[in-house]
Parts: sequence; C-alpha cells; structure tokens
Amino acid sequence: MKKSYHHGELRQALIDAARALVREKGDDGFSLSDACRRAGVSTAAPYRHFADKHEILDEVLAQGFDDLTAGMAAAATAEPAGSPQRILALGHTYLKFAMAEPALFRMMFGQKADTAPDHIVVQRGKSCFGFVVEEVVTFCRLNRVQGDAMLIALQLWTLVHGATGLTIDGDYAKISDAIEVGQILALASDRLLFSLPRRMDAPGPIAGEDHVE
Amino acid sequence: MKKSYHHGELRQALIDAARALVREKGDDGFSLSDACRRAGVSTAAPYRHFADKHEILDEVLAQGFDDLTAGMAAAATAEPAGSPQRILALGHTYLKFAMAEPALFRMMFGQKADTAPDHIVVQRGKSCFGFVVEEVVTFCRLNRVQGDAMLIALQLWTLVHGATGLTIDGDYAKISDAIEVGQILALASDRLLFSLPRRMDAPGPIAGEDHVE
DNA sequence: TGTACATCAGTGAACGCGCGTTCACTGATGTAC
DNA sequence: TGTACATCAGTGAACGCGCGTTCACTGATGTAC
Repeated sequence: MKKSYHHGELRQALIDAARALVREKGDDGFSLSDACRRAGVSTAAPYRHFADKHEILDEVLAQGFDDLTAGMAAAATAEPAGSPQRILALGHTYLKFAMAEPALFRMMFGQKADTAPDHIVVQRGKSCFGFVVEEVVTFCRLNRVQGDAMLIALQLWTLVHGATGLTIDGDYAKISDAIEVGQILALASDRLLFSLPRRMDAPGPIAGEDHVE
Repeated sequence: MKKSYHHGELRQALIDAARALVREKGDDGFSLSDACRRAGVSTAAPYRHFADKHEILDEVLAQGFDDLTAGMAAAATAEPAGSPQRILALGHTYLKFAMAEPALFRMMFGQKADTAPDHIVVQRGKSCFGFVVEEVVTFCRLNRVQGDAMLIALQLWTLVHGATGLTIDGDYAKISDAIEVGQILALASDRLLFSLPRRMDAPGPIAGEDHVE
C-alpha cells in the first residue's frame, strides 16, 4: 500500500477512527486531533469532509444504530416468527451490543444526541425501534394477545435498557458481584410477556411458556 | 455579609457550586475553575480542602445519593408499610430526582464512578439500594410473597432505571412525543409486582390490586 | 496523444481558549505565656 | 489583658497541555481541446 497524497477513503476512515477511539477511550475519549493521528492526516483534513467535530460523531452514532438494527434482525431470523424466544433474542442482542461498545451505546442513547426529528441520528434510532415494534406486532398477532403492541414494546425496551445501563455502568457489580443480569432479564421479561391479556379464541398458552420461577 | 479573607465554608461552598454547575451545564459542564469563580475564590484555593478535582465530584455524587435515599424515605412514609403503593412511590421518587437533576443522576450511575468497594460513592449507592431492598422485604413479608426480595428489588430497579434513563435522555421523545413514562411504569411494575408467586396461606389478593390494563 | 488548466483533497503552522495544578506568598486566626 | 508566634486558609501569577478551527498553501487528479 503506497503512501499517496490523496487518502481516497478519508471520510469513512475518520468515522472508523472516531468509533475506535470511543470504544477504547470512553464517551469523551474522542478528539478530532486524535482521530486525524489515527487516520494519518493533518488536523485540517477532516474539514474537507465534515463541517465540524459533531458531524463526524453523528455519523458514528448513526452507523451504530444501523449495526444494532442489523444485529437484531440477524438474531431474530434464528428464532421462529412470533415466538417469545424471538422477542427475547432482540433484548439479548441489545445487551451484547452495549457490552461490546459501551461508550458508543451510551452516546447513542445519551442526552447529547440532537433531538430534532429530522436529525440523522434520531431517524436511525427511530427505525431501530420500529423494527422492534414490528416484531412485537407479529408476536401479538400470532399469540392472539390483546393490547397495544407499541405499549408492550415500550415496556420491554424500558426493561432491557435498564438492565443494559446498569450492566455497562457497573452498577449491578457495585451492589454485589453475584448479580446476574441474564437472570433478572429472564425473570422480568417473562412476567411482562406471559401475563398479557389474551383474546377469547386464543388457542392455548403462549408457546415456550416454561417459566424460570 | 462582609467579604473577609477567609471564606469559612469553602469546602461545602465548592461542593454546592460543583453541583450547581453539573445541574446547569450538564455532565461535563463542571470545571474546577468555574466552581472557584462561583465560590469567589482563586483557582488554587480548593487544594486546601481537596486533593484534586475528582475528590470534589465524588463528594457531590455521594451527597446526591444521600438526597435520593432521603427522598425515597420521605415518600415511603406517606404510604402504608408493605403496600404496593409504597413500592411504586420509591420508583416515582427515583424518576423525579433524575428529572430534577439529570446530569447528576447520570454521573451517579455512570461508568465514571469508581468501582472500588470501599469508595465513598459506591458505599452511599449501596446503602441507597439497601433501603429499597428493605422496603421490598417488608412488602414480601406482609403480602406473603414467596421468593427472593433482592431479586424482586433488582427487577424493579432495572425497570425504573430504564424508564428514567430513556426519559431524561429524551429517547422516548425521539420516538414519539405521545409517550407517557408514567403509563409505561405503571403497567410494567404492575406486571412485576402482581404476578409474584404467593405462599399457600396468603390471606387474599395483594392490597390495591386495581390493575391499569 | 499531448498539453493547459480547473478542481479539490490534502499540508503544516498558527491562533486563542480554558483547563488542572503548582508555586512562593500573604493575611487572618487562635493560642501560649 | 497584651503580645509573640505558629498555623493555615487564602492569593495571584504562571506552567504546560491538548483541544477545535482557520489560513494560505501545494500536490494530485481529471477533463477539454
């Protein structure tokens, strides 16, 4: 690979460098200068591709949401459509994603993100949640569950998001190192999923109802 | 109030200034210089009372946990001992506390906190959670609920923490401005609290079981 | 095919900024006699 | 009660640091003729 004056792929290289820095140095570990050092360019080079530092970060967060959505989609296909296992797999993927790149996760869902509805990061976040809602809709339909799928999805998201935050921030560990997030998630999501009101013509118990209790 | 050479209450004044800065400027909005400006002293003055910047922040976080615990204790006394309303009131207090000082809350539970078990912030956080567990123990005893109170407390904490994070970070709002965290919390904690296994000699339904559904 | 030139992705030096911390100091306070 | 002196909480100037951004520039690329 010869060293040429023009980089060629600088835009994506900077995004990748930024993401790597966030992964390695934490939420605030990303500096533009550092990313330039990684990409092997001067500190003025990014301004050919981005308006400012924030624009790079936004791209990192947006790609983070894309990865998360893709990961959940992949995990979903491994379980039968409409099964509770499929819903639980989404939560698991969410948790694993955050554990792999905790700082990225924190920034994706942190208060620093712009909240303008047409902002790129907000859009990707929405379509990520949209995917979850779709899955819950299917779950409700196939299991004859009554009630607003959106509201059920929000409860599950809330639970999984809480478990994820407390895990990656080390809060469970501060209380006791014997706490297992998997057990908490399994118990609580069981209670959320299997205590749902059903329609009269429901054909039987929700599949896979082998409670942990 | 005359201006004297000696401040007299500088230690607490700096802690208060730091907390105010975190409240007003967000997670990273606190700088030592800024706190000194607020307290009306030179930037070298803090070093009479603290080893470094982190020591001030730790004190802020510790006092934050004290306030949170005190707030929950106060809210608890307004409800009958062992009632589900009393448990729900704890969650409500947690959420309100975070909404009043979101950046402080984020730092209290954020990854930056030291995790050494004898660290002042960890200690206060533990005794805060300890208070919650005590309340859940009472709830379980009075309602003849079978099962590990600690595990139930962890599920509730997880749920409430998730709802709190998604609220103060504006994530619910990014999905839709029609989302009401109160409804999510009410529905989900109902499902967690009222689907618990009971002992044989349980005298009847758990008091206040007027589900929202 | 060769050349002139426009385009544009890079350079590298410089800027002003606010930061955390250190230093020798100074002024107020409290105590021993 | 008055004085000498130790203690210690403050001052203010300075430090080195890394940051984001701007500037005039230069070298490579692609295209029109």
